[in-house]
Amino acid sequence: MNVEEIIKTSKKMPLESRTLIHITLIHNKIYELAGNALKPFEVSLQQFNVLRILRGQQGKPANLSTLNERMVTKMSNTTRLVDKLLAKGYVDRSVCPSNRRKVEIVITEKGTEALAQMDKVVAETESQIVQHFSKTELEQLNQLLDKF
Amino acid sequence: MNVEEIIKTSKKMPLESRTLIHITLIHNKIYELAGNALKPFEVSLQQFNVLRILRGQQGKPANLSTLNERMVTKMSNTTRLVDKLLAKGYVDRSVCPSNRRKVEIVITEKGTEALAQMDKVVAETESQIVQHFSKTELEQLNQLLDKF
DNA sequence: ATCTTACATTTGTATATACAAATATTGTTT
DNA sequence: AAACAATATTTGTATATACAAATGTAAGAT
Repeated sequence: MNVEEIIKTSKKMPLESRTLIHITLIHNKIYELAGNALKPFEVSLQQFNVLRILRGQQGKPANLSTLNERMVTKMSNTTRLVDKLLAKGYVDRSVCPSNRRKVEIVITEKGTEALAQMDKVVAETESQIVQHFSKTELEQLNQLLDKF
Repeated sequence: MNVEEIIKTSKKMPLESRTLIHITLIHNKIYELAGNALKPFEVSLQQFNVLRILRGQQGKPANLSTLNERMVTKMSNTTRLVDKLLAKGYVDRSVCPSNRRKVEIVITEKGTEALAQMDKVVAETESQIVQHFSKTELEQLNQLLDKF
């Protein structure tokens, strides 16, 4: 990925700015490719993320604040995101009996099956995105990213 | 930045996934901090970006497709983005005389002055974001990011 | 000159997101 | 127990973004 070519600039930019623009461009690429991969399932990357969190619960229900806490990109409206998953039959939602303020969200059988399919296409996309990296380079990269 | 802590997971994830989640988290951080820095000027990061492109034109007007081509995050609606800048008096827009399909957008005096102020706060934010990196590390990081 | 195609931008509309206020429930204080 | 504060979620509303269709203009073909 050639930053200067993508944003069509010939100017030499400060290393700090270049780094941050670089990150943004890569993020856009991830978002676009993963989004396309998920399109057949009619879920957004965020919704996919929530489904994975729910699976990680291993049957134990999650409430909205737990979901929000674990989401990669926190959004202000987890209620409506869950609404979408509910409409597709990928999750169930019920009021928590021990604390009626809370809701309990679990992934359904249908959701689990769909998620298994999604995992495949997303994993393929991920491999494709990092295809030019060796394992060592990926480790190096992760160490550097940890500094942010 | 500790990925696992942020998304509250104890599971060991594949290095590819971790890398991409990492990039997303950093992007969110950049977006949030830069957005906050720009809030007093009432412009979004995208609008700031367009102003910088216009300044880079050095008086030469830019049309919408040029702007879109050079934007870090391409968006489907550059017209309405320019509308916002126009409303703030940061840019002027006119029909291109030689080709009436095109529009000519230039940054105004007011826009130039505001942009100079924005540059300051954004540069500060950028430095803050990369504060834990040495110059060598930033160079290393950029080389690795180029592989995407 | 008219027709067709391509180009550049704008507009309409549906969906997504952000932020604040409202609602419902629980726990705590007096 | 009544009043108040804290918690968890939902709803309202404004703004942002994505995508497709519409508009206006220019260039080339018949």
